[in-house]
Amino acid sequence: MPVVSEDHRAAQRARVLAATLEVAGRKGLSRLAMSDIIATSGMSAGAIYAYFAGKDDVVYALAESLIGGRVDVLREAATERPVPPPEEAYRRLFVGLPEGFVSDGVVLQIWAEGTANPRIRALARRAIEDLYASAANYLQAWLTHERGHPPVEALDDALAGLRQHLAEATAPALVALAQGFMVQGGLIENVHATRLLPSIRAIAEAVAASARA
Amino acid sequence: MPVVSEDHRAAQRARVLAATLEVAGRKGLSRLAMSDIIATSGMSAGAIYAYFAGKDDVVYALAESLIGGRVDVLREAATERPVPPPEEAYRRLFVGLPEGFVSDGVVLQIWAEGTANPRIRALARRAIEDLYASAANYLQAWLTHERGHPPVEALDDALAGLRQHLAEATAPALVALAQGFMVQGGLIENVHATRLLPSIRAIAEAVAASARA
DNA sequence: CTGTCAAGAAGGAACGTTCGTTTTCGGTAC
DNA sequence: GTACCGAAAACGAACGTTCCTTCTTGACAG
Repeated sequence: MPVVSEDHRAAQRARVLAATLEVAGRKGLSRLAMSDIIATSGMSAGAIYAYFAGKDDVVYALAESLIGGRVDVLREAATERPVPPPEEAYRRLFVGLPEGFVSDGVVLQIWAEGTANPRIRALARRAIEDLYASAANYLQAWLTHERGHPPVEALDDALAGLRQHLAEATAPALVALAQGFMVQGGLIENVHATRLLPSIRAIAEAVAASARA
Repeated sequence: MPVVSEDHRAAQRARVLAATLEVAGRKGLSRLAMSDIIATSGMSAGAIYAYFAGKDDVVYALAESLIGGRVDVLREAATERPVPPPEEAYRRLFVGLPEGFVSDGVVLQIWAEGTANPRIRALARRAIEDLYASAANYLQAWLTHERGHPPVEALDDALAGLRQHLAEATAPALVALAQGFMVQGGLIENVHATRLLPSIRAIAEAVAASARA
């Protein structure tokens, strides 16, 4: 039967989403019109409605494709030995990102959409909480393997618990730095994530110091 | 002639803006309709168009009233002796804010609008750069008066220059933390700025340490 | 009576979506 | 090889709704 059809469907959906991203970056999500997507994708209205239930569905799919997905970067960093330093882990969050990901501000616009759109809000919520967890996970690994003063680990459960607690308490700040960078990057030209790296390191070192105390 | 008229005009504009804020928090800026503003404000279409050029003008005025304005908090903190510690200064940024300012995410939505709307973008840009400057100004004051190891100041211009350079380099991170907090607060319930305070302190202390070195 | 302001119906453009029609293309009969 | 068929896909004009804005009408103060 339709052997190509499944690939075809995915390809067509991707085509629509690429066009939507392009328009959203140029005109903004609030002024995004179906006619823009139709014109930019080169597809017809009918064709698009064959692959998406409607405009909301397109926007939701775009949000899904853009939000999250960077969690694995931190998870992977946590498993490396030696554990890469915080500024390196943070740097990796932003390398390999598509052109215009930050500066077009589409993710920023999706966050904003999430404040009033329950479906997208749930999506963003989950993404942020995943980021919390993976940032805490990374930070705990770094504390344990690179800043663990008692070199014997895994014996002292209380110490591990303390590290976990500290890491979890600090994760929102690390995530906030990344989000704030995206806010600034979406509104000001020539904002570079590297300006934030010393602060990332500072936060991590302070946590390490209080873990030792 | 118009003795009341000037006050009246300001009051009517404020009434429209209050209604706009209320609707934007509930439905989102992208779904904000003129009919909502009309219904919520209790004014008629004709009345509103007497005080605003159009919907864009209303949104711009709302953005103007919400964005910025917190800069003086940091400027004032920089003039106090002793200079309040960073976490205190940061805390002040968020106390006294109107109910729902963060959790409704209206400011987040305005930032998003700014990515594609040149007028609002310029507004947001200016606000962020003001925040940079006032954060750097505060941080420099704190470094000088609370963390200045050579107690004689004002003599060593090179040291003052170094402090200024460090403060300016760090300001975007401090601002990013505040912005990231607003992103999280707009999307997740029960996010408190207090969770970020230790990180604020950590960043400031690290800067102080490198100023000493 | 005159000037100011508000009301709210109506205009008119823009938008999302639907649906009847056309095109494309792989398989099948001749 | 050619002609035909049927299903899947795409097209794009048209529809009904929503929305911003304008304009006529009426009320009230000076």
